[in-house]
Amino acid sequence: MRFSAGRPLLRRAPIRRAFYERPTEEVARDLLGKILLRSDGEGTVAVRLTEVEAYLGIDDPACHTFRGRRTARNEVMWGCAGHLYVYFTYGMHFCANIVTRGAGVPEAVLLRGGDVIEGEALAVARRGGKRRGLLDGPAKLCQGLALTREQNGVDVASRVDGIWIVDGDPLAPGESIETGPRVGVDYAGEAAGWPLRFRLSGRVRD
DNA sequence: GACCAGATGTACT
DNA sequence: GTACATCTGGTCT
Repeated sequence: MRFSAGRPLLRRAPIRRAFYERPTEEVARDLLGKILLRSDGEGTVAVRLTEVEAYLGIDDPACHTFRGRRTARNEVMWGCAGHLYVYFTYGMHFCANIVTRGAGVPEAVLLRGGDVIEGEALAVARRGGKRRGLLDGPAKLCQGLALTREQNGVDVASRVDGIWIVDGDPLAPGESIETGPRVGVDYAGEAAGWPLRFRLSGRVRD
């Protein structure tokens, strides 16, 4: 396994909350290569994050909290950093975000994709046996990690709820961070083109 | 690669 | 009540 060097994943401490309290674009970029762990009765799945998008709160037309919109659904985004914002969309999919900044500043980073580095069999089973493009989309990521409305609001800066993020290993040789426009937000006009999507490119499996 | 249907929660009139 | 969504999977080219 390529990323097994260093301290065993389950022994690594969760990344502290201060990491998430920084500017959202920095958090998004720095989340690439980090490892999201989900541990429950079924087992443990570890995912190395390879694609994320930043959503910049009340001034971002693509963001659920644009113009200060505050509803039961997006309430978690208004809370403190380091919590998971999981929402349901298109009538059949879940997407997961990590809340950034601080209470009252509703910004977040959408988790768009990652590579499974542990617990692949479980992730594949949750994806209905489909191994191809295993977690290469936000809804697939949620499905592989069994993230649903029930995980909305979970604190990823702590292991108590079984979902947390730890440091990954350094970028592999040939890997680089690619920036581009966000996906699926054409309705947001000019903001759809803002370079807020970050992706690890040059991976072996690309 | 492009195109499109699918299913229903959520926001807003 | 109505419009549309931070998408996926299947089909066709």
